[in-house]
Amino acid sequence: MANIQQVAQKAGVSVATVSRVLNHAASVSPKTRLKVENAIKELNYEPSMLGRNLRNSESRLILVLLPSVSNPFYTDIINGIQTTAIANSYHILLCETDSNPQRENIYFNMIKNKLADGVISMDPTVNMQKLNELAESHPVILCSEYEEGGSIPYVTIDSELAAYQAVKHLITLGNEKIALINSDEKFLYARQRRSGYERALKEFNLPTRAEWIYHTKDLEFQNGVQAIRMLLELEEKPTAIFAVSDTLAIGALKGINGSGLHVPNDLAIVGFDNISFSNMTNPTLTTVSQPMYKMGCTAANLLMQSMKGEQVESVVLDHDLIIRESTMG
Amino acid sequence: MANIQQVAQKAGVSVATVSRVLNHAASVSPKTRLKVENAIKELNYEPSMLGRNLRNSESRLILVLLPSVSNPFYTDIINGIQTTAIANSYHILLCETDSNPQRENIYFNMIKNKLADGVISMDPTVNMQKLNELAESHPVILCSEYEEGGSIPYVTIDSELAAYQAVKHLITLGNEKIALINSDEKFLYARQRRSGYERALKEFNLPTRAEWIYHTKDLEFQNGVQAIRMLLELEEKPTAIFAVSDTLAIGALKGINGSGLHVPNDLAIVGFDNISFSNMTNPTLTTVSQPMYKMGCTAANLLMQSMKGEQVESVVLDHDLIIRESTMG
DNA sequence: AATCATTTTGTAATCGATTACAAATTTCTG
DNA sequence: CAGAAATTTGTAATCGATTACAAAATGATT
Repeated sequence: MANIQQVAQKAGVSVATVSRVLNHAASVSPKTRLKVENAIKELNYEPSMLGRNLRNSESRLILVLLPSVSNPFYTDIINGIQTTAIANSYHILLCETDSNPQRENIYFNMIKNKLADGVISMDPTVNMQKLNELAESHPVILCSEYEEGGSIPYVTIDSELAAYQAVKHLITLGNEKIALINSDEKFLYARQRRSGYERALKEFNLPTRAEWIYHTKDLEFQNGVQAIRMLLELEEKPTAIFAVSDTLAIGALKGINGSGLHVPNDLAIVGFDNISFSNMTNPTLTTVSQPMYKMGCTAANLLMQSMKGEQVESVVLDHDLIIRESTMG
Repeated sequence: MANIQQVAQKAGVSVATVSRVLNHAASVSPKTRLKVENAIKELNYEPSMLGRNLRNSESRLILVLLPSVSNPFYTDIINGIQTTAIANSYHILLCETDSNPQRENIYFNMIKNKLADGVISMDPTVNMQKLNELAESHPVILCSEYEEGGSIPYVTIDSELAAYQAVKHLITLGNEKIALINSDEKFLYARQRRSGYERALKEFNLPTRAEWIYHTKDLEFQNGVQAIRMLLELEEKPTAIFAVSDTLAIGALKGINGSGLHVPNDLAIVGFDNISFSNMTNPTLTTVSQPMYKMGCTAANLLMQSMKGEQVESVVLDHDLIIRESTMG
């Protein structure tokens, strides 16, 4: 592969002139520009990013931290980030942390090593202390999960409100005994969704029972199956379920189908996230839709701003309640 | 962020010595090594990958081409690639082509630009001509989809055999009217799976009917729903379905459930790929499991070899038929 | 034609590492 | 302890681009 020197030689100009042509600088006469362009074509030259990156001390790579690519929750966010990044001639590096601090370190080092210019973190288990440290000297944006009162800009939705509306939807369908399948409340969104759940119940003077709130360890399908098993063994069984994630809801659905009960006649279910599979289950799942794609675009745009050195403000986006078969009795 | 010069100065040695310490070269006395290590710690120094990469003319980045990250089919392969890459101190760049030639070009250019050292392509719609051109001067490995008789090394399974076994399974359950939901036969795997399907039918002297072979445009859930709708309108309805992908099978399942028929009593279904969701459906789905994770590892290992300049041989891995509720009448 | 302003081009330093080769230091040997 | 051998360290070139500044070429004005 030819380098800039060889192009310059072939075109009979200096490397500076070639570089000017490459970067569309104004001050090149049409005549020499043509000579250079011909030389580039003849030699089949492609500028090396390695040289360029070193000189510009940027890699035009951004890191996207997430616990696992297998989680369908992230796919559309990633698409949004990706599209925005490419439009700004950046590339994204998907970084699976597996909630493993060692992996996380590898990625943080890539930033310090100048192998990447900025980070978008979607990992709720990320080491916030380290991330904050990193954010002091490098552009960092949080997406979806964030730190209340923290200094890192974020993009998210109003989880409390979304949960409130989801539960209210169940209430207006006539349900009075509504259970919550929540994840670990060490996560901010879990606390917010619980709070929305309780606000709706209080507003309608419905009972809140501790045994109707089930906390799962993870957000996996199996955790949902487990949760519904416990809830169905209660003396006072709920007639509706609000699960804080679709995978949990789909697990619950599977559990209910297995126990001979019918959704939504015996039990209504609302999930959260509107993952693509929520539309493929039987019955299809009512769920809260986050504007995933837009979240991704927004996060990427904030990061671009931050990398330009501009000040950025956090963004809260709108959500939607998608009503499907699992609540249409 | 400090650079190697500053470290050298602080330690009172030359940059060459610092570099030697960084790269664990043998010929550094313990005394100076200590001095350098202290200086590194004091200055909180991290070597810049940009400088290192330029000098070594490598980026230690590998490209993974795939049509879409949203497809659960790829997640475990990606995991395998990722793990192997990290173990060899490479990073992977997930490249969504969206089957869009322009996007593809961007990624091919990254290789030419030295922004990445090699490619693993899992994109069945990839421009094979361009990929072959690229492969002449850069390391390329195909994963899952491949070119018969081509010169690019690949990792895959024996699709024909897997299809044969899946259909044989349906036959031994007593089914005589077996439909195939295939994707576009421009794809090699589609032709191979059809061939396996036909081999099984022939072996048991069962009828093959053109109307029992349905070709979908894409591998999406909706295509499966559409397919089963057509098949159920036939005069001579099949009693079993073999779908060449789980998403199609799950679409078919949803369609059957919706029509009031029962799986597996009225219709048995076998899918292909064992995506995680195939275990969450109701009923759970019998499917052919490809060793996804291992495929990823193998592909990455082949690429590592190829990047070292070694000759590499293609690999065919074993598959499994996972029997679940959708064929357990 | 001489002078000055403007545009175009070239020279050389620079980004931050690695490494061949030379130089300096230490260790070994008789 | 002199000199050879082995080890450690330093000097300077190098990877491939960008860009400040200087120099050259062109054009405008009188």
